[in-house]
Amino acid sequence: MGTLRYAILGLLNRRDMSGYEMSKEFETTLFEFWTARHSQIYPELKSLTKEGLVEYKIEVSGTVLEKKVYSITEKGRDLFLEWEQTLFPMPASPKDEFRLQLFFSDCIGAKRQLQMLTDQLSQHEHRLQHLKENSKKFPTLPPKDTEDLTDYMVLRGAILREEATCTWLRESIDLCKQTED
Amino acid sequence: MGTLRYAILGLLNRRDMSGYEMSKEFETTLFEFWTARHSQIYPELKSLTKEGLVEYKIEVSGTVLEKKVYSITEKGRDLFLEWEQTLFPMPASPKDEFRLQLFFSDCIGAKRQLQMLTDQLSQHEHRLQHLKENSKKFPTLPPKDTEDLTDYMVLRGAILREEATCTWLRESIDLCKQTED
DNA sequence: GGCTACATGTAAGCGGTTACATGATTTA
DNA sequence: TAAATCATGTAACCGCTTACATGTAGCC
Repeated sequence: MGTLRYAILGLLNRRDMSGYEMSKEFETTLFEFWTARHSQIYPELKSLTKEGLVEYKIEVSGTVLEKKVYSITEKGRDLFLEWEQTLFPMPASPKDEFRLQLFFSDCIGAKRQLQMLTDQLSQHEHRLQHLKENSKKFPTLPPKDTEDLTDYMVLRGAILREEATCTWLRESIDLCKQTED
Repeated sequence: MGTLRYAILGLLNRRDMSGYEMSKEFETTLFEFWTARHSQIYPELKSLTKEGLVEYKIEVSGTVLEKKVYSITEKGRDLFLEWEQTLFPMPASPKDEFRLQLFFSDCIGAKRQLQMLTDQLSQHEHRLQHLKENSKKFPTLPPKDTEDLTDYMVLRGAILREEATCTWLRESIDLCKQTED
């Protein structure tokens, strides 16, 4: 697939930045749908440079410390825009250790099942609360064709996903509590 | 993590089976939350055998063809039940190439955005329809502490997830259609 | 006889994580 | 002056996919 390169090109298409700044972006802005550590970013930047898709100039902070500030090239932008317009087949369901555990959990009894489910629920509720805090940054609907709008859309996606998970967990809790017939 | 071994132990805790049968289970029953190819399963079974967590006896179909029918050992069951009762931290959001693409899509214009969104929507709607077909196998709520109930719970999880995705995509489509102000 | 399903394995390579490694700059 | 942050890299390893490799059994 090689998606990481497009994530990097996408960031550089918005603004020039260093590898270090990119790693911060992956930890914060992109966290909901893509992540990458610096140990993956630096080698990728190296190969993108080699292919002429990005270039960099060195900036010196202080007296010695060198920073490589990357920018996207014409060729890089072309490749990025091509990817940006391709239609993808929907991905396979993500692996989920908790669902796997739940699937086999008939052998441990309803009481234990409830413990696991309530634990997961509280974690997802906290996550949802956090996402809703973030959405306060958008008091009004961002206008069409802006970065703000796409930011808002992916945030809404994360919120709806967490809400669905919480709904599912509560429903499952009720199912485990049902009285025998 | 090493989750694959627990998926295999979980299957063998339900019933004895061959590696080939397991790969079919991963393709069908477990598909919504875990998958594994035979190229991963056979080596794992080898190492589980070495560790004494599973064992096998050879069955002959026809005249020559040998089939290894695996069963879980006492030691394997102990390890499985321990895993089955551990509380997991909620997983990081799964990587999602489409959301990444959407996040950067302000540069391609609302028309193209709409094409991508409607394409994804139709795919997820089909998937949802398929899952709802499957749920017809449960005309009545399965009773507590049964395999049927856990089967039902993970199926409900898949359905609620797809419904949330469809809701999100429709909402995003509306956002892209908004008139300028 | 030919096709599909049954059945078991190995090897190369990719994407990703964790850990190793080094050093400068800023802030408390 | 000590700690946190900035800044860039490499190496070992793991989980997984794709492809290679081989052969049998059942069915039309």
